Amino acid sequence: MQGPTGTTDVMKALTLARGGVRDMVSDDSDTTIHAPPRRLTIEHVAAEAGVSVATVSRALRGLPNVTPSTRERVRAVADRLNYHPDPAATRLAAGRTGTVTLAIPSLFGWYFSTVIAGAEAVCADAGLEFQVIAVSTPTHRDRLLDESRRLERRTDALILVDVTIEPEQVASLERRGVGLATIGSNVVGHPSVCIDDELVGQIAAEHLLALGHRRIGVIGGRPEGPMSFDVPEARWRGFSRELAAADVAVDHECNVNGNFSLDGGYEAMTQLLRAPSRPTAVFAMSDEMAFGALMACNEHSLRVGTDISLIGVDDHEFSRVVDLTTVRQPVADHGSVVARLLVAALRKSARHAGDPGEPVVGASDEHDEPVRPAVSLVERSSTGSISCT
Amino acid sequence: MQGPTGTTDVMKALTLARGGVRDMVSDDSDTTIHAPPRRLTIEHVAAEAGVSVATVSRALRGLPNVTPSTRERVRAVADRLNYHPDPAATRLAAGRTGTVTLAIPSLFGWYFSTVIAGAEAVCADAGLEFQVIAVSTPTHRDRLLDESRRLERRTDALILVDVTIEPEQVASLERRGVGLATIGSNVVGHPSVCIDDELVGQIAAEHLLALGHRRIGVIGGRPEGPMSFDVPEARWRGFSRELAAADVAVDHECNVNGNFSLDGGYEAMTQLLRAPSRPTAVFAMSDEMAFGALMACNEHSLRVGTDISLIGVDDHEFSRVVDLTTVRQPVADHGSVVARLLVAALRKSARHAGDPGEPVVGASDEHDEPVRPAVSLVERSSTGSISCT
DNA sequence: CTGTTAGCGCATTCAG
DNA sequence: CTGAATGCGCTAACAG
Repeated sequence: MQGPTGTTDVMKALTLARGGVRDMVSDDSDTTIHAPPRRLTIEHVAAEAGVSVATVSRALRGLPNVTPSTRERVRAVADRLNYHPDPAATRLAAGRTGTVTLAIPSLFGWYFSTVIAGAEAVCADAGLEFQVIAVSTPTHRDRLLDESRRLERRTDALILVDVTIEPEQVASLERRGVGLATIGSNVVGHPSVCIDDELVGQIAAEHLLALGHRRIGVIGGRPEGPMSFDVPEARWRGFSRELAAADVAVDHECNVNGNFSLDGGYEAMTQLLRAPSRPTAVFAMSDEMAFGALMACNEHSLRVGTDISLIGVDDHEFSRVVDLTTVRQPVADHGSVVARLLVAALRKSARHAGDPGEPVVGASDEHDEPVRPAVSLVERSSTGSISCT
Repeated sequence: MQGPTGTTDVMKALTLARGGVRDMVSDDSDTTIHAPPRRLTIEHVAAEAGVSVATVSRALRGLPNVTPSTRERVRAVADRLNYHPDPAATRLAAGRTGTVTLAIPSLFGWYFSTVIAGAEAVCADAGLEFQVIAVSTPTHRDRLLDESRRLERRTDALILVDVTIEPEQVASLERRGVGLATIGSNVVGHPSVCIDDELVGQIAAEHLLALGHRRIGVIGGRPEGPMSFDVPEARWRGFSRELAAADVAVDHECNVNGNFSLDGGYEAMTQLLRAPSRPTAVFAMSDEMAFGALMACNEHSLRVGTDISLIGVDDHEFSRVVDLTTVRQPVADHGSVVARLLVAALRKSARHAGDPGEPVVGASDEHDEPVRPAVSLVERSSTGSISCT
């Protein structure tokens, strides 16, 4: 069986003999007469360590079947040579990509970038490459998910941030062994983090009711893109239920769409202020919209906290600058928490790899319930008792 | 030469014969008796189209040596089968990774996330995968850059955002054919975009001087991490030069470190307000620091724009919320502009690939001068004529 | 213009 | 515990 590979091996041997491995240790090997091999491969390490490539591979990855002394020697050589396995080759041979992909409606904005930052940090720590991809339209999302066959070769796992996913798409990912984790929605059997959005609405309502407000406007609305728009819905449910319980009239009319953006908030607030019976308080479903609302109030020379009360959601880093009362959620944790869960799941499935029958990364019983970070009221000066104007 | 590969080919043939390609078109092929081939490869497409794999490869990549009719047929088959080449295999065989990596001091904050968003969009459009990596310490940076050998296998190009790089590191990247582009600093021969920071300082000074201010504080300072700290330095140069030209005293004492963060700005402003001769105006080198300064002013019950003037840099999306005067820079463009330049450079070098002698992606004469987006003064209410208190 | 074939660098059976 | 051989899926010469 020396067939065609014979010539190859000879060439490799020559290459190794010619320049020697030493030349590759430093970056500036231009002084050598013979051009050194451009790429440092596992073979060089093997040659230098006097073992086979298989042993190097095993030693470097910490597999069990290696004598401690051998392992040490190989490690030392690899270190000295500054050898790092080519990820592309590893992917091709092993099937794993060592990459986590995060899909998110947008890369803009405090909420999203905070989530991204949290996830990136965890992945970097775990030695995983981290890719981001903006899925701003449902079409984008479907292109991403429906071609899960393509996804499978690109990434080991997918983190969905405020991106909805259909059951069939989940099944497809599972079948292909692509890990899945979500933020902002819950997929049974997979790690997910999402706050209790009804509670968010309820807390806001309680606070405003306690201050004596009865005529309350809401800035919510469905954001653009494939964002899970049950979020605003859930917040509205919690909010309106609480109002109803206090016998306060609630009509959908007072709920205007702010698109979860600064400008949207501004527009929405402007609209609310034009209404015949102007509200004495406004619940904005995100701080960013609240900031827009703030601008509108300023324009109308309304003193926020006195003439009108305003409460947001998030506890945006900027909220304390403008002294905005808000329902806080620990956004910074969202990304890191899912990422951690995901990494753990990946590690586990990596151990079971080879187990016949079950998909490598599938649904797990441990993730029946999503992680629910606590939300809490942060009182600042943008809300106050109802004035008797 | 039918050596060992003989058996392989036979197996492949069997695999193809057994399940047939049709089974792979839909995701739910569980109904088939024989398990279909798990992965759809170029061979299936070739078989189905009745051509060789080489032809498929050429056809799909738009290489010239293919008859239009053949190309169409192959394309159709690939489409129908929903075939996508395995990126790992492509990387291994072709050497290119189809990936762009962006290194940035932090993923947090408006400036950084805006830059990231801009770059991602362009890369996604160009069909390139987009990786982000936070390099928060100089050590991180060196680990990233000094192992350029490792980088080479991971990415086709690197975008450095406010990350400094040594000439040797640049040379190393060039030698390895890794593309390079920078934001916030200029590397001769590579695409880069950076504003005229001296001009920024000058504009701020001019504005405050025109309003009659003579006792001016500055919030700048060196940010943490490997961020190119010539930015604050350049702004200070432009600023102090302008003051000097107007015969206004400038001492380094009035330049306090705000770390380019909200809290840093707050601390810095607090310090400035404690000074024996309190400044009548303050130049914060970023809007975020200005926001922190704003908080400090509020705490001291100072009316910004009347009792004290405040000017920032960036035109952060929230600047209009708090009506902050600022020196605007088109941050949203930064990321997209470099990315576009980089993509163009990559395309060009891809065409020249194979040219012996020169590195695939090296320095280019076209990029001698960095792109310098225009900066401009945005007057709002946070600055005003000096009051006679 | 098209097909054949040899690797890309590593993981992984299978024999020792 | 270690080594030799095979193939992951594709690209890139090189033949035809």
